[in-house]
Amino acid sequence: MNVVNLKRKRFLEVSLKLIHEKGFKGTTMRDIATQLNCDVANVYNYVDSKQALLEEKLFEISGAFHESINNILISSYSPVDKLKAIVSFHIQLTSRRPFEVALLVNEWRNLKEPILSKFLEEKGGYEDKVRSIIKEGINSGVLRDMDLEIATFAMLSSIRWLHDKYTDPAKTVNPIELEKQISDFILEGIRA
Amino acid sequence: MNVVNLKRKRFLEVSLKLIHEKGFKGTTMRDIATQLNCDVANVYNYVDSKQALLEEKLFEISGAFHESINNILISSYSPVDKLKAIVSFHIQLTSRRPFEVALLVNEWRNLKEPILSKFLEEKGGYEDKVRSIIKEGINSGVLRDMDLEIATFAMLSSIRWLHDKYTDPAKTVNPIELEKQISDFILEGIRA
DNA sequence: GTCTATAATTCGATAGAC
DNA sequence: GTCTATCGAATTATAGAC
Repeated sequence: MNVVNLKRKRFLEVSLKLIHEKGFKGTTMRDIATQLNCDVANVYNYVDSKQALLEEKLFEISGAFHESINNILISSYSPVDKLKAIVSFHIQLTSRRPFEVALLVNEWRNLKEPILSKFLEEKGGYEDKVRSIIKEGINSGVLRDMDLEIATFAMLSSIRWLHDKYTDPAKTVNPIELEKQISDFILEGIRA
Repeated sequence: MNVVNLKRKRFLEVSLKLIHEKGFKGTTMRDIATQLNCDVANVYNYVDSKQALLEEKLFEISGAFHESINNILISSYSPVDKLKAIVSFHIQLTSRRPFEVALLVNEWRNLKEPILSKFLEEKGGYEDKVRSIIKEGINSGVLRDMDLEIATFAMLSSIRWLHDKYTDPAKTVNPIELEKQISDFILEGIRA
């Protein structure tokens, strides 16, 4: 990797960390420049605009989630194993790219039309895919006959906040152990 | 209620709805004025500053959560019934004041020091109380012997996003049914 | 790539007349 | 309470010299 890309990589790291701390609107190009020890104008060497930065990183990490769930959907896994696999790659992506996942969860509201609509459509599509797996499980009897909508909602909520465990170095958890604990929570609950 | 308070009530409704849609930083005093069909200057009849609005509503709804969980803590309920009661009042507060709950979940990052630290301390205290109930349940054997930290985290995640179901009129769910579904999810999971 | 300087806009908040 | 007018500060982004 050449010097230019190393500098851009550092720019992205600093930007994502600042956005996580102060929010997208609360992070100024000056904040980023200060962290990079350079002037505001230099930031535009790495990105066309603040909005372009948001769109680039957000759809990049979003694409990684979609790619993973698509591979699971076309697999021959059982519904339960599909759900386990979803938990697994959520934790993997989140542990490896916590600040990008945090961006995806926290900052999509800052997208502007028509890109916002495009994102919401993709987001809905992702939820539809999870719903279809749970529906399959309920229909075949391996999952309880609970409200499909709430089951999907609860399942996704249980894994949507994992980035909190990885954006803070003090909280870091072993991904393998976390995967087992979260899968057990979703499948078996907490009652003994 | 006199005319002044009716107008302030409408101001608060409009403000909270706009903040939910566009975020705190993304909502301008001019946006609020436009929705109220008045000028920017009039907005300051109802609140001293934008920051004061955030602090007032955020600590108000936060206080409601703390009051509820404190009542549960000192009750003679079993650990499982305490957790059920937590789910219950989360859903009640969320269904009755969805935009205030959304503010609490989404916008606390916009608080400024030293108030931010005060909030984070209270937030940590709330999580500690939930953790203590789960610990009691694990120790007495009524809950599975899972990682205490992850159990607390997963439990809270499962109820933290309920406001999504009530800020959108199209999604509204029967609170009583939702309460049973969420409690079952947390206690028993989704496996048949 | 880096800097200085600045354009163009937007925002929170206030003053003061009615 | 409502309005007009405006201040002062902050922000994104660009122009142009080095």
